[in-house]
Amino acid sequence: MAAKQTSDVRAQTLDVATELFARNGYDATSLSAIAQLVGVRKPSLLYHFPSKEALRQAVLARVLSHWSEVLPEILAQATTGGRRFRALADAVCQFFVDDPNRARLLLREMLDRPEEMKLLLSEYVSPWVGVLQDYILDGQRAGTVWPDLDPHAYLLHVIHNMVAGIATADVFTSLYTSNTSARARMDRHVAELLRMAHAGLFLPHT
Amino acid sequence: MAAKQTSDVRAQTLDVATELFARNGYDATSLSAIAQLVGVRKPSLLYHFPSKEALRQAVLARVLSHWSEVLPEILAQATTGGRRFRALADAVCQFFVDDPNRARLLLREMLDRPEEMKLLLSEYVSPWVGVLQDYILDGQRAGTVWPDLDPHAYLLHVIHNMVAGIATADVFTSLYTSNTSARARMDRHVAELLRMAHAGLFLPHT
DNA sequence: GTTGTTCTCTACCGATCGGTAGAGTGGCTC
DNA sequence: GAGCCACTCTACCGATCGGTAGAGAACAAC
Repeated sequence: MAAKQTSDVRAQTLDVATELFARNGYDATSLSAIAQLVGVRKPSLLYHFPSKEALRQAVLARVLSHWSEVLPEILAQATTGGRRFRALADAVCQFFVDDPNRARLLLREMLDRPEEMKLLLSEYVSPWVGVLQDYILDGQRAGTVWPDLDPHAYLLHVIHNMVAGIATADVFTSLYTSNTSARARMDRHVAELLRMAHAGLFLPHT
Repeated sequence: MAAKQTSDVRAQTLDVATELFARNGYDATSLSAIAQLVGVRKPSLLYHFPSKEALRQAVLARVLSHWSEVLPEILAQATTGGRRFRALADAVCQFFVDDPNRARLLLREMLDRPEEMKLLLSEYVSPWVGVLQDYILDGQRAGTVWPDLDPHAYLLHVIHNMVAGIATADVFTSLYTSNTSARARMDRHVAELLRMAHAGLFLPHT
């Protein structure tokens, strides 16, 4: 059974662990359960990852690194003004809608290990929150943004709403009576999320 | 050691279990850990609650019943119009700020047991979402509410933002640089949450 | 005193957890 | 061939899990 690339098992383990950690939580997920879905025995997992804790960190690091790969592209291609806001917000939502397990994983980590996540957030989120904050302050001076808005708090809320809102979307969208498909519900959910973020930021055109 | 009322241990167990389930999660909380904080041995807990699962349901039921006690008072004392919205939103936030473990518990249940929470949400949340929905539709007809707003989706988002936003508040507010006390950060956080909810609903006065 | 109820305890159960020891297997290099 | 490396396996470890059995303490009724 030659390895297809560097290590097939290692990659599959990361995939399966991401799925199970996100869906059931870290503590409720056993290494045996992961191994079974990968198709190997438990010690084979522990050959690639020295411990369950190391696997957790690898899973988290992969999500965050993927995130910090995608983000610069989004920022670069976005133009200025209101279009920039919309393109940015759309792309962030898309990142989490593409795989809601990313959002669930991050949300779980915030609940399970808040101190660790404070550090990770200040590393991965704070830098470009600073940039966007200045952009909002410009908008307030120009009169296009609500003057009583708290820029830092607003940005953190919008980020949180995207992560947590998409992580728990299927629970809330199950209360929608009209839409039938899960896809349609999610689209409707995200559309209102984006509308709220927009209306909470910009003053209407007069 | 006579029981002060009906059962001191039972009440303390509910308190401690609520705290630990909210903070560390259900699976990461052992009955021994709960018993130790209560000051008894594990079998004493299992005398009052037939199983750990039964304890979980009792904890959840207490939070939800407290909620459905408080809500009617809030709705009754609220007046009409914009004031009603503000009083209602304030009171809901206050309920979760008073004890953020309530929010964390509910958020964890949404992640851990989504199917169960769909049923509980449709029982405890849907009824009065229906009432508020009509109120929003009136506002749209009167021209005081954004015409492109999705009433049902908006309400679910606002509720979600309050629960999840307060549950994870300490992680996000740690990124605030200016405020020093945890109380001041939380006040600032909730203030912006309420401002966003308001600006996302009402059209500005012209 | 006797009986019964309520509640807590010690001691223990089987199952499962994360993790380790060490043998085995296939392929590569020389 | 011999040796080495990468990887997976079976078998097992101690610890901890949720839960049970059953004895006993405290108290009330009689």
